[in-house]
Amino acid sequence: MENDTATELTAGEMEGWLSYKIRLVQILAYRAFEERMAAYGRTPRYLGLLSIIEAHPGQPQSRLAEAVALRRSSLVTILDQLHAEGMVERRPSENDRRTNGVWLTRAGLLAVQRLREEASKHEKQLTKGLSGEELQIVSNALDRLVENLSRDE
Amino acid sequence: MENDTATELTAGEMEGWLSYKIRLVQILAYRAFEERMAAYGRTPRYLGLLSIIEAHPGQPQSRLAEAVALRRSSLVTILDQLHAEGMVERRPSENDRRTNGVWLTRAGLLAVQRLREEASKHEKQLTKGLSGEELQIVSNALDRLVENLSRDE
DNA sequence: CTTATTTCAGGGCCACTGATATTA
DNA sequence: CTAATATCAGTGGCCCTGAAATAA
Repeated sequence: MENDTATELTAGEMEGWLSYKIRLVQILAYRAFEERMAAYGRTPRYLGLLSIIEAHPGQPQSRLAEAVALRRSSLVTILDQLHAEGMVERRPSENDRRTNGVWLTRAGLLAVQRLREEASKHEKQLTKGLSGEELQIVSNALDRLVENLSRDE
Repeated sequence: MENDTATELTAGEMEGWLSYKIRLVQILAYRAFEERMAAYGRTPRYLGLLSIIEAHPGQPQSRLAEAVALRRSSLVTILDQLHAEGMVERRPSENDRRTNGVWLTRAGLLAVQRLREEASKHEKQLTKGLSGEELQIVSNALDRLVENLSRDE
């Protein structure tokens, strides 16, 4: 407490927690990423989704929704946007006429490659100054955290 | 690609990136936290803010907004909510009649302590299985990431 | 007069729920 | 008839911008 004038306001013991730091990094990283991507419109937000479509073309919307942990209904709007920007195509499936397969257009493919390139620079900037060994430990630890969060309900 | 039936849909090389993993952990951790906190209403979201107020009572809204990286105008609504829930008080400052000092009520103090207790369990579950040494390395690395994100514009 | 603090009105984005049409 | 897929209308949360009122 003391005299807080011109002091940074801190949150006490919590600041040492991993959950706190991870959230902080995520917020800062997201902002830096958005800034770097400002020229690319609203697409960068969906780099993850676009990469999934690139790696698994023709999947139905329901599976894509599952892959990005969104409701099917939420994905509709997103795909509408990506379609309006010419990134993505829906083609009705032949075997099951309820479903649309989703594909990247040529423009979508180029976009996702360019985005990933830029994101890779972001990644390099982010991890600057960490040794390969440190990176490995952090990476494994993060995997462990994901496990901890997934397994016990 | 191959036959994707019953396969998990993945995002390719990006999945090895720290930026990707951190985002994933953050999303999962936030959900787990929300679930754990379901009984506590909408307050847990503001545990960080409440902790800051606890550690630095009587600060004006503008400094609190800065501390949580929000616009002053955004903090108004949040404090309105916290006030409606009886967690927080605004008292006009004596030296500067434009500003409100913000303080925890007795209920707010109890709430933030209870919340932090619960969040601490969340932290323990999250970091389960990591050695003290690993924790230290990860913690330092995350600090480094924050630096990398803050320093170069 | 200029600057700082808070408040308020309005808007945008995002994902949700729940209902509907279509097809399996 | 029941279940699954995609869509649509409506809602709520969250934060923003820009303007107003008050005070330094």
